[in-house]
Parts: sequence; C-alpha cells; structure tokens
Amino acid sequence: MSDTGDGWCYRPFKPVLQPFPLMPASQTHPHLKDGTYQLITSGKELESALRWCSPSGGKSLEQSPIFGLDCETTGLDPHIHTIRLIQLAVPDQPVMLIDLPQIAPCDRHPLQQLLSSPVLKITHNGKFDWQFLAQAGLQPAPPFFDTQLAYRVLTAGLKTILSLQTLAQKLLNIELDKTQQVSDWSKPLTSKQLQYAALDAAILLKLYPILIKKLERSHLLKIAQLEFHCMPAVAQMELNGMLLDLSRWKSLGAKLESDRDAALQQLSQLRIAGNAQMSLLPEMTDTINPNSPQQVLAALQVLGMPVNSTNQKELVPLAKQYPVIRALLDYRHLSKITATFADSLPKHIHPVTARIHPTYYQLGARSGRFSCRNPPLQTIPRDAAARTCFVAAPGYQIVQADYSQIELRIVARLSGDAQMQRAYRKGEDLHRLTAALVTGNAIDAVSEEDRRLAKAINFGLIYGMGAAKLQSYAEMKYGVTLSLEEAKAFRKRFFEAYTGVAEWHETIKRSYIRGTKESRTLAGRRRRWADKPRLAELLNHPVQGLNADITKLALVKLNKVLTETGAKLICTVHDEILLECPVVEAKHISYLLRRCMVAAARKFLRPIPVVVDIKVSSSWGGDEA
DNA sequence: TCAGAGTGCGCC
DNA sequence: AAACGGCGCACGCTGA
Repeated sequence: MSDTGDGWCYRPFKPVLQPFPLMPASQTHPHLKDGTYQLITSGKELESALRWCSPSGGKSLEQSPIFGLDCETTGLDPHIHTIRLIQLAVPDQPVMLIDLPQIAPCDRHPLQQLLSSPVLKITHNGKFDWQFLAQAGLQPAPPFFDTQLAYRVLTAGLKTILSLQTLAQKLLNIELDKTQQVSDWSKPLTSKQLQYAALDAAILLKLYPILIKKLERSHLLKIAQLEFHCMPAVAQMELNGMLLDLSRWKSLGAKLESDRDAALQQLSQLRIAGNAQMSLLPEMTDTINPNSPQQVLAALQVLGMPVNSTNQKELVPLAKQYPVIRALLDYRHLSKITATFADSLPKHIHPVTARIHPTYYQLGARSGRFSCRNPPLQTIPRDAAARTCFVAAPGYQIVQADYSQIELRIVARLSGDAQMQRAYRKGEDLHRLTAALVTGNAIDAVSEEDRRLAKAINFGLIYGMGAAKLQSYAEMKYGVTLSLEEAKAFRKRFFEAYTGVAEWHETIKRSYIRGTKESRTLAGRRRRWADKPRLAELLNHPVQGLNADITKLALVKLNKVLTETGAKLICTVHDEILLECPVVEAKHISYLLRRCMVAAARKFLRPIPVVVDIKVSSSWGGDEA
C-alpha cells in the first residue's frame, strides 16, 4: 500500500456510522434484545449461512460493511489449544455460531474467504482470535477494529480495566455475565454457553459506533487505526517467538552462578560486620542475607559507612574506596542475572515449538510503548554473552535493526533546536558535540571520557534531570565522576548551548503550570493523567510516545512487505526490530527492514535525518566466537 | 499463610 | 523550588 499523503501510509477504513436495527428479542437475556443466534454445525449450514441472501437477492455477507468476530477456544495457547466456536455477529442477523470442529476442513472455504475479505472485523483483544484463526488456517485480513485497543487508546495513562465486561458496563450500561468464559468448551455446548458466546459477539457491534465517535471526538482515530494495523504483526510476532540455544544458555548460566558464588565468598570473607558473615543460608544463625536490603544496610552502617540506602546510586561512588561494596555490587548483579534470566528462561521454552513466546502488550506502557512479559525479552542483558544465546534456526539468520539515537533526534525535531538540527544534518556525533559545548573543548579534542559524560548529560537533561541526579547518573551509568558544582555547571551550559531545547522545556513547563492533564505526541497519541502530572512526565511523553508511534508504523509497513518473503518478525524492543529470515534472503530483508524503518521515522522527523543500524548474524548478539 | 507494597535492577 | 521517563521480575518484608 502506498503512501496516502495524509501523513499515514496504510489504508484507513471508513467508519461506518449508520445505526443498525436491533435483532429479534431474546427470552434468555433481559438486557439485550439481540441475543439470538444460529448454530452452524455442518459445511452445508455454513455455506448457506454465509450467503443467506441469494445472488439475485440482496447483498452477501462479504458486502456487509462490518461484523463482530470472537472465538471460544479449548484453552489459551494457540500452539496447543484449538477453536471450539467462532462467533460472527452481523447487523440485523442472528449471531452465527460456527462449531468449527464439526466443519470439515474442505468445507471451511466460505469462512476462509469471508475472513480474508476486506470487511471490517470488530474484535475485543483480537490478537488472541487472530492467533487461533491463523493456526486453524483461517488467518483474518485487515481491516480490524479492536474495542480493547480502542478503549486503551482513549484512556491511555489512566488506570482502566479493559475487559469486555467493563466496556459493556461503562459504554452500554449492560451487565455481562462472564461465568461461561471459563466453562468447559470441549464438551457438547450448553444453551448457556451458546447464549454467552452470541452475546459476546453481538456486544462488539454495539460498542463499535460508540468507540468510533469517542475516537473521532478526541482526534484519536488515526492512532487507533495505527494500533489496529499493528495488531496482526504483534500476533504473528508472538506466534513466531525466538529460538534459545539452550546448551549455550545453560553453560552461561553455570558460569554466572559460579561467578556469583565467588562474589559471595569474597563478601563473606570480608566479614563486614563483626561476627556476622554474608551468607545465603538463612538457617544459620548470625548471618546476613545479602539479598535483604534491610540487613545489608544495617551491616554497612555498623561498619560506619555513610549510606542511607543500599541501592546502586548510593553504593557505586563508594565502590572504589571499599572492596566490600565492590563485592556486594558484583554479587547483586550476578544474583539478579541468574535469578531473573538464567534460571527462568528455559522454563519458557515451548513444548511444541521449542521456542520462546513472550506476550507483547502493544499498549502496555502509558507512553504507548510495548510491554513484554513471560519472559520479558525486552530486558535481556545486552552483553554479547547473553544475547548470542538467542539464535537463528538452521538455515536462517537474524536481522537486527535499531534506530540510532532516536530519542535525541525526536528532541531535535520537537524543539527545533538549531544547534542540534545542524549537527544532525551534517551527520555529526551529537554526544561529541555536547561534550565540546559543555567542556569548551574543540570537537576534535573530545576524549572518550568526555563523550561518556556527554551521553549522561544528553540522556538525562532532556527529561529535566536536576544537577544532583545528573551527578549520580553520570557516575553510575557512565563511570564519570562529577562534583555537584560541575554537574550544575554542565547543566547550565547544556541549556545555554541548546537554547531550542531550553525553550521547548519552557513551553511544556507553561502547560504544566496551567495544570494540563494530558500530553500529545506529534502523531496525535494522547496520554492522560487522573491527577497532576509531574513535569518530567510531560517532557518525556512526546518523545517516548513518538518513538512508539514510529516503531509501530515501521511494524505496519514491514508486515505488508514481508508477506512475500520467508522473513519472520521475532522481537521488538522500543527502537529495535528483530527478524529471522532464510540466509539467502538476508540481504534483501535487511534492505526492506531499513526502508520501512526509515520511512516510518522520516514521516515525523523530517528534516532531521534518520539513521538505522542493521546487523545480520547467526544470533541476536552477533556471530558467536 | 499469603497478598501486596516496597526495594532494587535488568532493558530502552 | 525542584523534578529524567517507560516497563517486568525477584526478593525480603509487612500485616491481616
């Protein structure tokens, strides 16, 4: 699909706003007049139901503008469980309940045709239905309208429950009884189950016009459509999963565990508090649990160390002076990695696919970013030792692409800062430039340490970090020691050098003072606050949110161009996209990936140039040694 | 005993 | 006046 020229380059659907008449009265549900259904249990019934109007008569279902789509399944895992019932709710018709297991695969063609037609499909958490339908060979095609995503787009930032039940109650004032949801869908279906299933799909048709109006009134229809178009990509990404080299991972885990134990050994030998030893054995008396912040803090204070907390921020500056603190930090790090990653990842290897399939929530973060869990692939340690364990299947390669300094480029775009814009247009290194500007050195004379300092300054100060925090942030993340006075001075010079950024901050500060309770990205995404936002949140959302908008647009573009290839989307981490593709296609896929990502970002960043770094290798962390 | 808030830290 | 944001998970601890 080519660029429509209106700022988006996927096909928008036309909202269908004409009201549809209520269906025949149902005796079984007092609140709804349209709970009637038609149970379809054979190929013959399916065929006649899907063209209930003769060709000479009225329109066929495919010409119907919309239908509500829902599935009941035998469980939650699309690699293991299967569809029991497909519900299609069409305006003016009884809900069609298709008992899929009873329809022979060769008789499913009319259904396949319907689902792959460009009719608007209304779903609630359609990612779930998409995955089960795809696994059944019935992959539904866009356009989609997802009531859950729509409601999240409308309420982003607020604590809101997103169940269909809640939406029905809030938007339609209908109480849905969900007790049947967890009933046994593998046995012959009861009329209660059928009634429940029909109602779920019928409700979607009712929610749709209400949500459309709300989205339009809030100028959020485009963002919602971006999310809807993104949904199939996310659904497919979850199905694809990632391949973990288990033996490699286990030997890494073993090494980390022995390193951890060595750090603990060192810690106990240092005898940090009288008789008390650091020990992992809680049944021993007189021991300190090194995993207990409380106990560790007490022990450090007994030793007379000037700490009020045991977090990294406090400890890192002391590590050079006290070997015991160094050992504690080493232990903490290794303990964290082994507990959170080494031990847990193998548990997530899927029994059927032998791959890892996390759950991605495309609106999991208030900013519009993805969140990811079970396992959180977005937080895998970035060192090569860990990431080389995520490998391509035999005959495949991993194509990894990430935006270079996307958040800083967004700041340059949003603030219009002349200095930043010029630097980016000339292809300069912005961290080097910042280093030169705050230290007063020539740009060619910037040392590596200065550049690390500048990174801390750039990433910290754009979101309004104060001098004290900059000081500890530079120390902790970049190993650069600053006095508070230096931190203050650098902060001052940063805003003197980047006056556009200072003005941009001022603009946001004014809306903050006026008491604004919402923020918009350049693409129109909105974040709301129930109470007064913090200034830093208002500074952050336009940047982090636009990053999310851009990455999602890239995914949408990508999904379109990958269909004819052997490439699979396997992971996304905020400004990064991972594909797995046959070795012979790697070069072509790299080209497509870069093109999609650059096009998506350019849409919003122009005139700031966009840079996408791409690596092709046998693993996420590059080619193994 | 167990849910839940709190601390701390992995990532971007 | 001063203020960096967004996540998920493991852990120890608290309190009903």
